[in-house]
Amino acid sequence: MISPLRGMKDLTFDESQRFEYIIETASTIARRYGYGYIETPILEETALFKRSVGESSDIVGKEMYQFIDKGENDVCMRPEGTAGVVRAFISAKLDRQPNKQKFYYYGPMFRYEKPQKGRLREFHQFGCESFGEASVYEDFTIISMMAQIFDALGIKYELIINSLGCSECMPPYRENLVNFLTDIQKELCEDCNRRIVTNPIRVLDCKNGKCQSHLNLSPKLIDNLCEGCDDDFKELTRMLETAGIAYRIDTNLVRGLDYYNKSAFEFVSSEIGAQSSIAGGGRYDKLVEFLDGKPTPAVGFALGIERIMELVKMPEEQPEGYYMGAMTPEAIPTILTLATRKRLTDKVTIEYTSKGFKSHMKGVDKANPKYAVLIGEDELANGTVWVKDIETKEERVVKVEEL
RNA sequence: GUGGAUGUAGUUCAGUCGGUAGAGCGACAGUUUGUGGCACUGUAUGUCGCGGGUUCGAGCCCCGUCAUCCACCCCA
Repeated sequence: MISPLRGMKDLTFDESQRFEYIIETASTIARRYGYGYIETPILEETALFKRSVGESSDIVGKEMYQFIDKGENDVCMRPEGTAGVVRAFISAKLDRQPNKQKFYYYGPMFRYEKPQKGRLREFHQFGCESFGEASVYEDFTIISMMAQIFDALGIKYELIINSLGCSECMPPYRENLVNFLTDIQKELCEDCNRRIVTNPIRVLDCKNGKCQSHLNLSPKLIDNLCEGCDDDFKELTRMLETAGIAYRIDTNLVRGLDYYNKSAFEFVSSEIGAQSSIAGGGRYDKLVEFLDGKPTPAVGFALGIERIMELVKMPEEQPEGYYMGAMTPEAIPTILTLATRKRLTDKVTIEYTSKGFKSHMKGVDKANPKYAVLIGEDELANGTVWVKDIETKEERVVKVEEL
């Protein structure tokens, strides 16, 4: 027997239904906000991810499904969705159009990690990317859209926000932070010592308790934002408050991907184990030009479908369509042609083996149809079918053509 | 990459001191042959993860291996 690869899963029945429901709900809401569907390749040139996600990140550093294809191209299976969408945006020369562009996408992502609860090697994300809108109101709109999606799915969440500053206020802060960290270097863990050089901002995010205890006094970016960033962040919090969206500011919230600036946000759930982050996003104003496009501000987010799968409250299933069966073998062809006709408009469950009434009714219970349709010897002789409305329990015998 | 736990029927699990497997759920059939869901009765199903070792004898003990789960880490 061949099993699926490590960290990859088949979805069937209840799970695949939940999956579809999440996509449908999120897509419907995204369309209301003016987003159009975009589909981009799963395989991309490795350089795309190195330049966008960043070589210092674990994702690019050690988790990519990277290989040389038969044409000797260095390629990767996408570990996240934003890079590909930005690349597509630039490839289509949309960065030279004056209008704003908004895209939503969903599909599989691949990261070669050790699997555990909420962490798979092939997982699925739903995401949105908004290009050309620099206003902080777009950041707010995206966050409220995410909140709306989670509300629609019946998922409880906590929203965490932070500002990562911009190219004006981040560099001086960064220098400031490096100085601070260098002073307390001896107290920090091995990883953090490496991060001081590679990505000092991430030290703030270290899960090591000893490190955290020394970081209390670290300079906070939130206190060192430039005027523009500060105003925007304050406006964002004001808007969230008026909208009644609860949030918590976490000055240590650092998104794991290098391309973010200004607003960063994350939705977390306390009900799904250690991998508690269910969606994340933020602004990435420099990424388009970084990937050789015309400078274009952008904001986006992605949500992890598997992470919220068990949290989703599914609507109750309604009885639908017909169950058809025969109690005499000669009636099976009649049932079949009837089913074919009905399937033009309705769901039909059909049983090909002729069997007793009771057996069929058990099949009816399983199929959960609106109507049960059976043909026995009498009906076959008269050219009729027996129909029962399962909800009202009302029974009728009608001509085959009249059904 | 590091650490811990677990692999027995479709599924959830039990299996004592080592004596070649059992329950619940589900499935299927039946309870006077055409009125279901409930109940009752009955039936079927196993490479005991895989490979080796110890033993008269291994689901159980030992070694290895693979997989799953959980945590660290990372992140959606």
